This record gives sequence, C-alpha cells and structure tokens, in this order.
Amino acid sequence: MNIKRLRYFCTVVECGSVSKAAQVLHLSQPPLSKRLQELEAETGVPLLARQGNKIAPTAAGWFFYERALEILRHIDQLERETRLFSARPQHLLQVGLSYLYRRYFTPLVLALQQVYPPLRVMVSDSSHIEHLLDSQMLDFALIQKPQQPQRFLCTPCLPLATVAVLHRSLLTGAPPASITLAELCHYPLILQRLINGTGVYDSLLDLLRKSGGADVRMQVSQPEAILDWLAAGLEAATLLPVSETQAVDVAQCVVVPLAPDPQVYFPCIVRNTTATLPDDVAALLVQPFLNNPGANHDPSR
Amino acid sequence: MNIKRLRYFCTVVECGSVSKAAQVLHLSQPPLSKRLQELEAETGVPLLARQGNKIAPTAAGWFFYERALEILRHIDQLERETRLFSARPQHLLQVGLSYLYRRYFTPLVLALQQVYPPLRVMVSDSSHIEHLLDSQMLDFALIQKPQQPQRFLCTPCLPLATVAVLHRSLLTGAPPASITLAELCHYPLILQRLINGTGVYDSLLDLLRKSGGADVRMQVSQPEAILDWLAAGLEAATLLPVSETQAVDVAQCVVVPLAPDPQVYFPCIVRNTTATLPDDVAALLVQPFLNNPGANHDPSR
DNA sequence: TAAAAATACTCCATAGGTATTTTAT
DNA sequence: ATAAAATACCTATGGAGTATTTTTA
Repeated sequence: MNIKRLRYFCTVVECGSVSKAAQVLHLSQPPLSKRLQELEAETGVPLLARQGNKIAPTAAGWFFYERALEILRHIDQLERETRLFSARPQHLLQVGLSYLYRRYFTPLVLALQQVYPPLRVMVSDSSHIEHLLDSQMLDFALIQKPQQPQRFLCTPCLPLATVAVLHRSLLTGAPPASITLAELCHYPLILQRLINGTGVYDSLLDLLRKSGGADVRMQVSQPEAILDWLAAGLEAATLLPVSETQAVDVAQCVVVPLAPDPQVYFPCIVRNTTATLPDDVAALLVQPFLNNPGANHDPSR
Repeated sequence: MNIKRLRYFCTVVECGSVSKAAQVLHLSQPPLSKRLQELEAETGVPLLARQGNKIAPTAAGWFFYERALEILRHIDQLERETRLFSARPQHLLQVGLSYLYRRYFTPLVLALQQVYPPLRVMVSDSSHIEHLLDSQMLDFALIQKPQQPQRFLCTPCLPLATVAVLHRSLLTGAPPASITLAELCHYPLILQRLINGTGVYDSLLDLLRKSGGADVRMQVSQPEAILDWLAAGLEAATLLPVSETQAVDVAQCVVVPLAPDPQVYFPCIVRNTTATLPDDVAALLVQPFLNNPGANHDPSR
C-alpha cells in the first residue's frame, strides 16, 4: 500500500476520468493508468469498472474511496499538526474556550490570568476546541461536556438555565415571566449550532420536535452573532444559556427564562487524561467550580 | 509523505533503537537511518533525539507516533475490509445481532427467515456490530441504541426492564419480590461489558456508584457466559435485560426485577443512512416493533 | 573499546515520460 | 472519427544493500 496510489485513486474517482485526473495531478495519463492497475492488483479487488471510454468505481471502489479519503485527510492533518505542535510555545498555557460559554467562564479566565500571566486563549466552536484538545494542542478546554466524557478528565460545572431571547415584535402584550418549549415552536428560531458534529443543538431540536416542531430559520455557530442580529432588527427568537445574556442588553429584545428548564447546557472543564498542568493552575480548575455532586471527575482513577 | 516511512518510524519508536528496529523490519540499519532522516527533513521537525548511542522520540515525535499508528491501523483495515467487502455475498441479507439482545430479537430473526431465506446473522459485541455496520458489511443491526443515533437510521424498540440474577447462596431468606441498586451494591457483581467502547455497563456502573459503590468482580462481554457461570456455582449477581432471562432456568439462581427500573436497555434496529433494503424486509423492521412514541426514526428526512 | 548511528557508494525497483495502439461511442 | 484508456519502451528517482567512519557510554 502506498499513499500516492491512494491519492491518485481518489482523484480519479472524483474526476470520473483518468485523463482529467492526470491533468489535475500534473501527470501524464499512462503512469496514472498503471498506478491504478497496480492498486487493483495489490488489493486483489476490481475498484474501477472500465466501460471502454468511461470509468466508474465499482461498489468495492466506492467503499475503498470513502475510507481512503478519510486516511488521506488524517495524513495531511498529521503533517500540518506536527509542525504546529513543534512550533507551539512551551511557556504558554493554552486554553480552549467555547463560544457558548465565553461569558460564563470570564471569572475563571481572569483568575488564570492572575496566577499564570503567559496565557493564550483560543475562542472557537466546541467541536473545534475538542479536536485541538485531542491533538494535544491545548492544555485544557472550557466547553460543553463532551459526549464521551470518559475520554477526558472532566470537571463538570453546575448546568446553566436555558433562556429565550425574543424580539419584541413577536410579542403581543407584556413580556411573560417564563416561556415553554411548545410556545417557542410558534416563533421563527435562530439556534446556536456547532460547525460540525452533534451537540446542544441536536438535544434542543429533539425536544422542540416533541413539543410540536420548531421553525428553525438559521443555525449560527456564534451566540454573539445571533444576539447582534436580533438587536439589528431580525424578528426571531433564540435559546441560550443564561450566563451569555446576563450583563448584555439586546436592543428590541426581551430575555425570558424557559420553564420547565430542559437542562441542556453543561459547561465543563476538560483536560487530556495524559496532560499535566502546573499545580497553581490545576488548583484553580477545581476549587471555585467544584460544585456539582454528580460530577464525572473521579480522583480515584 | 510515505507509508513505509511512517511504519519504519513507529517500529523505531517501539524498539527504542534503529538497529533493533532494522532487525524487526528485516532490513539493514543504514537505509533505516536514512528513511528516518528523510521523514524528519520532510516534516521539518526533529522527531527523534539522538544522544549518540541511544535514540528516543522528542515531544513532537510522540505526538507524531500516536497519530501515525492510528493511520497505519486504518490502512491495514482498509486493505482487509476492501477484500471482505468485495467477497461479501450479494444475495445474502447480512444482519448484526448483539449478544445482549439475542433472545429479545428471536421473533424478528425468525420472521426475517420466513420472508428472506438467504440470511446471515453475525452475533457479536454491540461495538463490533456497530463497526461492521459502519463498514457497510451489514445490511442492518439489532443492538443497543447507539450513542450517536443521528449517524444511523434508528428504529428504537420499547426499553427492556432490568432484572437481577442472584445466586441463592447470597440470599438469607426467601427471594424478594424486587431489589434496588443500593441493595445490589452489597453483592459481588458480574456485569456485561463491551470489549471496547462505552455502553450500558458505564451507565449502570455510574448508577451503582451513586447508590453506594459496586463490587464488580468480573466484566464479561457475553451475557450467556455469565448465566452459565452462575449456574455452575459462581456466587455472584448480575444485571440483564428481562428478555434474556425469560425462558431460561439458571440453576441455583433467582431472577428478581430491579425496582425502580434504571431504564438502561434500549434495543434498537439500526440501519445505515445510505443502505437500501428489500421492501418486504424493510416492512418487517418497522411493523411489529414500532411501539415507541419517542422514537428517533423520522420518516420525513 | 564496544555498540550503535551516520556516511559513502552501488544496484535495482518503482514512478514518470513519450510514442503508439486499442476500444467504445 | 474521436476521445479516452491501455500498452510498449525509456529514463530518473527512491529505497535497499555492503563497507566504513563517527560518536559516546
């Protein structure tokens, strides 16, 4: 097996033609034909069906293509990330922070800044942050509790209440004291959603479906963008953790707690099981936030 | 980048020496030295620290090693599974069946056998079945509801009640009508657990921990093995879905329902989103089991 | 000084190029 | 007749070998 052959094969599948793929690969056609034959000889499986003029992957070819692409992505990632890893500043404490809990974790970030001045905070999408953590590019992350928490060292925080932010034009009378999921189904919604992967969005959508079906007009990865757009006159409603709307004034909007609370926002301090942190930092990560009795963090293992 | 170099690098890291690795790889030492230098030149990052005599991976080297190993595993898998895929019999309907729900799904399997005689049923661990499903090696699977159900087309069945199977020697008086998790914490336990990955075991263990901490003596992947061993005189208790203990008589044991029921057993019919099934088979997969109003299966998408 | 890694140099297999033939529309 | 893939044949690069030198414990 050979990466070049994998790459060539994938390009041919994508181009649907050996000649076109050869152009894309800056290669003449005959060697490419040969590499494909070699690949098929090696696996012992016909991967491409040649109907004279045209070429198309067989069922096994599609199977091979999907997996090969995945491997090629991993290889490209390996080269890129290894360079980044070696270039990563050793003295810097690198922290990942999810968009979703940016405001919630403000006190912790400020406290860290006090004890550990050289700090780099990467604010991004939870799924991206989780990936950076996986790649050892981060020392720890402040994000939504992972779906497989056992892969990490998690210190969960108390779940945050869910609030709805509603544009005033949607309301007929005075703003209500609280709102239900079923009521929200009547409004056009903008929901926070990860760029890729599943998360809070999927839990919320599931609940909304059971309450009558949601009218989701937009999926936006950054909560602040949603608030900005509501303030700019977008007549819609959104759902957010209470922390992100406190101390913010969204023009033309009202903030109403969701009742009953669906309990979907679980901020969490997430570390790699292998990583080691300076003692003063480690202390900060448990001390002020160790407030959840059902925590997954188990010091005995 | 080149697979040979990745493989050589990993072997060197594992051997802790170029010469030893060369022996393992059936190669002379000088070319191996060269390949390593080429790899480092290509990535532009020193991956191995040469202290004259000895050789050890740098931090970036470890980073690279972990990821490279993963890629090599995927590549080996690609070759193996492509061969299997092309050799897979087209006329056969291939079904994955989890150990955990073998008895529960007996009526469905028999019904399938009626409408679709050429049937191949692979009975294994849920995680293995899920992997085979992912690899398009199975047409559908009868397993525990996946942790990321949105990746598949899931038709959940009604959750199954949890029962405890207790060896008589553990009981002082007459067998109780029901038992709690807290009471179970006093007995030595044998719990069903996936070979790898997380599943019902982890949910149960979490609940047991909160009820006082479990005394888990064994983790066994096949429920029938547990029942066999209890019948053979192993003085312990286990937890299983009710379906797997009905119509079975375990010598020297009593079967007691768990109250309150923790609701952890969710049998589910799982298909690939891309797969297509014969109509008569597809009908069987919804008709007699469509009994859960909170089902994730949504025909509208 | 002994053991391991690096260097120097040779050789062959694999990958790529050009010219040409085959095949199916 | 034409466009695309396959074949034939030649060249160049990369990988593997042996012999030897360098390095350090």
